[in-house]
Amino acid sequence: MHTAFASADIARPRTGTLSTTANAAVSIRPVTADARGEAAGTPLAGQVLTFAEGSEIYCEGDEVRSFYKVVSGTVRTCKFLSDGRRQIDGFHGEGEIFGLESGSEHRLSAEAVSDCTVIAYRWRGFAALGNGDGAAAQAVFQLAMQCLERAQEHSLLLGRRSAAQKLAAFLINLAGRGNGKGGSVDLAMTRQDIADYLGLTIETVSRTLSQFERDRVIALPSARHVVLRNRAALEACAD
Amino acid sequence: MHTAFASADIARPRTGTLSTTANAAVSIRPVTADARGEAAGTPLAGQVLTFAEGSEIYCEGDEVRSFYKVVSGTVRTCKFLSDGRRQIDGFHGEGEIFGLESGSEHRLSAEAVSDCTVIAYRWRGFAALGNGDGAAAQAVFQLAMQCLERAQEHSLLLGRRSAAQKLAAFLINLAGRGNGKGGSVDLAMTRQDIADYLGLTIETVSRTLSQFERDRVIALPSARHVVLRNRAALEACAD
DNA sequence: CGTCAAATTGAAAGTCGTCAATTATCGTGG
DNA sequence: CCACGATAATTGACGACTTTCAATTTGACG
Repeated sequence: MHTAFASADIARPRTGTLSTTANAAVSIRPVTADARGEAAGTPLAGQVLTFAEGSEIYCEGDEVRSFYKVVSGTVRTCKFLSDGRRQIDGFHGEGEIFGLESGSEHRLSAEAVSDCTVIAYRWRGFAALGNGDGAAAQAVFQLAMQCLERAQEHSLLLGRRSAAQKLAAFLINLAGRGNGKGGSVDLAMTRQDIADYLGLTIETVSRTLSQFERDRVIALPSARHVVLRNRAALEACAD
Repeated sequence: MHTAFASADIARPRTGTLSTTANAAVSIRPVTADARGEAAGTPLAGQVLTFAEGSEIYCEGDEVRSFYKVVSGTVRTCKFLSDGRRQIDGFHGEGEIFGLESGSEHRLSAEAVSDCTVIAYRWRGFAALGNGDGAAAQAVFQLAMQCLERAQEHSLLLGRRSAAQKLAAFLINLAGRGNGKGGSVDLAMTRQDIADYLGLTIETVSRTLSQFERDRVIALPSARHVVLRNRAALEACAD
């Protein structure tokens, strides 16, 4: 039906370089510096962890012990298919949360796209929040709904869009997330990551970016650095 | 980049045949008959509404007043693109909820795929749940997480799968949702709906189903009635 | 029985995936 | 400091799958 390709050669790094830096039972506000006005600082105990590029934060099927907030770096959450391919569910940058589940097992894996620092918030399900704590409950609900919105946006992106539209939307999205200071975007992830996120192949990603460059819509001073040269055109393309 | 097609001719029925049947401030348990062990009956006031096939339940951008649970029939939630195409986010059958939002505006539209009955639960945001009501908060959280799971599954489906895989997964999913009593599935939706859900065209949907029939994987006694003749093969195809 | 929308089928075109080769980039070691 | 090797990225050629355009068939309803 389709041949195995792509991530077949992407060894899943089960060797997580995990270093417990601190057991900071602090209000998280001072740490996160709030990238985009998330829910108000959730008064939950957090533990700061660092992960090396490519290492695994948790694995699909692992017991849920925490959910996480990115302090620095980028995390990907993804699922591996039986044929070795993978679908990246999302990239999570500074201030964003991932790994929030209602069940007892993680349904996705999480890996460090770059060296990164995260805060793990102890999480034993919504019920264990402490019954009196309405503020925390509300904050967690907001986080969950944020995840839902992003998942729905992602579906939209994957469903009815050409490669060019997907890439354009992807770049604009990154640029809009603080990654785009001054009209340029630093890609923390590889072409393979982008392809697995957008449901494309690395070749198509590469070709499409090259085409954008020929069309003077972007510039690629290096593979991981994109300059948005004509943002209006990108937005028109992304629709 | 791509031509407008598909739903260009799908008039958006803004004429909702809305009949307020009752203002039942009841625990919902007796009504829902719980299709699949949802969250325990949420003790929220619900209002029973009925909608005619094709009518609009709410529209993208509408103020959020409620979220909904399907009593009977099927609802689709979808988004309309600027070129007239649409992406269907999901189909919602008996016992399933839709329209739960954290913001003040609906981000998707909801329409009746078939004549249907729903319960509308007053919803003014999580904060308005009534601070003491931990049980309701938890139930709503569970519902939100259910929506998240389905959205992620949908992304997976749209991302890296062929038309045949998408259709197979779609049929199996329907069959697994109680629609599949006795190895057959009744499709409440048109081919266009299916196409807009799976990110395909009606022609591809039709061709793929025909191919399944030629392969004796399914039978199509009528366009809207699918008999799963070889479920194992379907599952193998869906992966 | 006629009309209209939905669904199916065919043929041609286009996009994207696949396979393969080349180039660029970066870290390591001489 | 440069050479080397490995991984990432780019590019080309070809083919497959899906879309597009068009015509036909089926089915529902008055």
